[in-house]
Amino acid sequence: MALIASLKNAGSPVFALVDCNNFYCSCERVFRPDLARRPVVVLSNNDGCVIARSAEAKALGIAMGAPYFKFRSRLERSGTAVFSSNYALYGDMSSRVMSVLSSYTPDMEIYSIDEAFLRLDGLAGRRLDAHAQAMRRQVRQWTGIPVSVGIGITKTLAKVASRVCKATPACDGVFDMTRYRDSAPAMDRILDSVPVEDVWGVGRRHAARLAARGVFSARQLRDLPDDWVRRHMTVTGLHTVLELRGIPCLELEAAPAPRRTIVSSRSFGHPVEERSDAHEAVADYMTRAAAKLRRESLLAQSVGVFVRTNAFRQEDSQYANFVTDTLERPTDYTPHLLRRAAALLDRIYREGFRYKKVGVMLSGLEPKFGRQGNLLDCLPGEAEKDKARDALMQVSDALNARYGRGTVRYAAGGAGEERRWHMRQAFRSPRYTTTWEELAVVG
DNA sequence: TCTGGGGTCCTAGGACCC
DNA sequence: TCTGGGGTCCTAGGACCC
Repeated sequence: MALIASLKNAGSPVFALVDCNNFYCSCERVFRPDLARRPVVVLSNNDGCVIARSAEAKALGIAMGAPYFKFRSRLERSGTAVFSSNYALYGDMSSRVMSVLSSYTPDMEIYSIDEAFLRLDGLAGRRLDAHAQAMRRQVRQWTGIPVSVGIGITKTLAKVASRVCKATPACDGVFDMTRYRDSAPAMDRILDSVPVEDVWGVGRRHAARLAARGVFSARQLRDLPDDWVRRHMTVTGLHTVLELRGIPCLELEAAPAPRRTIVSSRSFGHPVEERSDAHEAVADYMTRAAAKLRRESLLAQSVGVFVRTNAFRQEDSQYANFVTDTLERPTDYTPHLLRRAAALLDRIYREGFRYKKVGVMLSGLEPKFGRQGNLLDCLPGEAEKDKARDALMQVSDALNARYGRGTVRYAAGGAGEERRWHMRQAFRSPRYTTTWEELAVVG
C-alpha cells in the first residue's frame, strides 16, 4: 500500500511547510519552563502591540496586533506573562531550528524566522508521515521548540495543510494533504473549511473584494475564473489560485534573493518635538543600517529619510514625508552616510509637530566586491582614503561585535542616558543564548 | 499615555529615446 | 509644419508577507 502511494507521488513535488508554534512565546518558554501552562504574550518594539500569543493567550481572546495598553488589565488579571521582543534570542533559536531541519533534506528554503519550506519528493504515505514526525521530535528535543508540519503538492497547499494541522489537535502536529490529491470530494471538504482570508497571498483588501463577490472559502477562490482573478488580483493572485488547484507555480528558493533595501526605523517612546532628538535618532538608525550593509558586504547608492507624526492621535496635526538622495559613488562608510542623512532630515523636518517615528533607508544596493569601477575611484589618493575608511569601519565593527553594540559609536547618535526618544522595552528577557553576561541571570 | 518593523512584488503612467 | 509607434527605464502606489 505504501509502495503504491510512493509510486503515485513519483515525479511530482512534495512541499512541507515547517512552522514553529507561537514562535516567540515558545522561545521565552524554553528558558522559563515555569511558564509552560501560563498564558504568554510577546510585544512588538516599543511594547506597542501583541505580536505573539501562546495558545492560552489566544483562548483569552487576545487578538494578534492588539494594542498592549488596551489589554493590559485583562492580561494582568489572567496572570499572563508579558515579554518585550528579544530578537537576539529569537534569531539565535531560529538558526538552531533551521539547522536541525536542514539535516532532513538537501532542498530547503528558510522562508521566515519561524518557517521553512522543505522538498520531500519521493516520500509518500506512511513513510512521509514518519519522516515528518521524526523531524518534529528532533527539533523539539534539540531546541525545545514545538513545530507543526503541513504537506502538499504546492507551497500554497502546504500552507493550507499547516493551517489545518494547527487547528486540528488530532493531527498530532503533521497534516499531509498529498494523501487526498486524487480525491476531489476530500480536497473540496478541506478547502471549504479554510476561510479565504487565511489563504497565503490573500490579505485584507483582496478578502473584502472576494467577499463582495460571494467568495468566502479557499475552495470558492480555487474555482474562480482565471480572467477575473488575473484582472483583480494580478498574476500573483492567479498563481495562488493555480496552486490551490495543485499546479505548482512557486519554486523553492534555496538561495535568498539579493537584498534591495535596508530600512532602519523605530517608533519613539515619547513624542519628539525637538529637532536635535530627531537628528540623534536618525543618526542612531543610520549607524545600524550601515553596520548591516557592511555585515552583508554591500554598498548603498541611495539614502532616504522619512518622518511621521502619530496618525492615531487625531487631535494632533499630521505630517509625513520621505526624501531620497543619490550619492556620487556607492559607499558603506558610516560618517558619509550620517552626513547625508542629517542633510535629508533637515530638508523634511518641520517645526511644530509631535513626531512619532523617523527612519532611514538604504537602496541601490550592490555587492562591495567585484563591482564595476567608478571613474571617481581613480582620482589620485582616493584608493588610499578608501582603504583607511574601510580599516576604521572594520575596527569599530569588531569592537562592537566583541563588546556589544554601541561600544564605539558616533556622537551624533546621542550620548546614552539623554536619549529621551528611545523606545520602551520594559519586559525584555535575557539574551540567554548570545550574551554570556545575561546567561548568568538564569543561575 | 500608550497602536511594530522590515521586507517583496506588480502595475500604471510618465519621461525619454529612436 | 505636422505627425507615429514602440521600447526601456523609473517612480509611486497598492497589495502582500512574517
